Amino acid sequence: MKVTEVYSTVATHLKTHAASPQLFHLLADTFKALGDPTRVQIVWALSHGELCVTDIAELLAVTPSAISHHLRTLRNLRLVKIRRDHRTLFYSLDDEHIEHLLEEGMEHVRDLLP
Amino acid sequence: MKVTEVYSTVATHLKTHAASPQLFHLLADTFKALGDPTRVQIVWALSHGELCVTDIAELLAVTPSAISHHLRTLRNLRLVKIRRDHRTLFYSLDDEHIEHLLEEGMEHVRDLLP
DNA sequence: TTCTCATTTTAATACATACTCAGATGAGAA
DNA sequence: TTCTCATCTGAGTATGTATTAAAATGAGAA
Repeated sequence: MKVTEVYSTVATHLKTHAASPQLFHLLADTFKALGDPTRVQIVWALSHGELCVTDIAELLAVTPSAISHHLRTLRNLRLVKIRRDHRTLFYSLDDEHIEHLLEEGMEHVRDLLP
Repeated sequence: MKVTEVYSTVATHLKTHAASPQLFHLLADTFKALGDPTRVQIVWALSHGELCVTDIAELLAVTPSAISHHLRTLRNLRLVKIRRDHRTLFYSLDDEHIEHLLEEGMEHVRDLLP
């Protein structure tokens, strides 16, 4: 039997389904979506305002096709949303949590650099 | 030439190296480290306090070897730190940014579930 | 209608990664 | 010293993923 308080606390949370596997899986997918250099730059660019696919592709020097692929995974996780104007689609961040995630991550990373 | 204010703002930030490629790469690696169901559960477990490898393995029903591999990637990105007590190594979160990241991610994910 | 163009999709390839297993450390106990 | 045990490491495998290229939508212009 394990005795530490932390162990039993975590064990209880896991057994009472307060922290379900689906939640962790979805959470991991969300972080994984931000865990790519191109995608995190897309999100960072969109934190300045809405942009269309070709503009993002031009800014990040990546083909529009690749950007479209990345935007789909971001959209599937509700990290970005779309606004249509004539033929072009303008992407923007879906809610304020995304910006906070980016800022918090940036603060952690800045402490790592020389 | 692009004309939107957002486009030129992002372009300027990119050209002035205010947002360097290395920073984005490190940021992506940090999110990628959290972008795995097992690892994000490790971090979540450690948010309740320090734990040793075998306890984490037992709690998450994963082999100690797999946990050790994951802990190394978390350690390489300074997400967790170690305290030694006799023969056992106690892992804990490295700084408060990690907990904030987890909470912010949790809030976003909770809005997605039914 | 046809043409244009922004965006999406599909398939293919190359690369990354999570896990397992077996063995190796390495520190303390006997 | 040897033994035990927590942890780590290295190789192998199987799966996942980012990118590209070419073709396909699809909405508005002509």
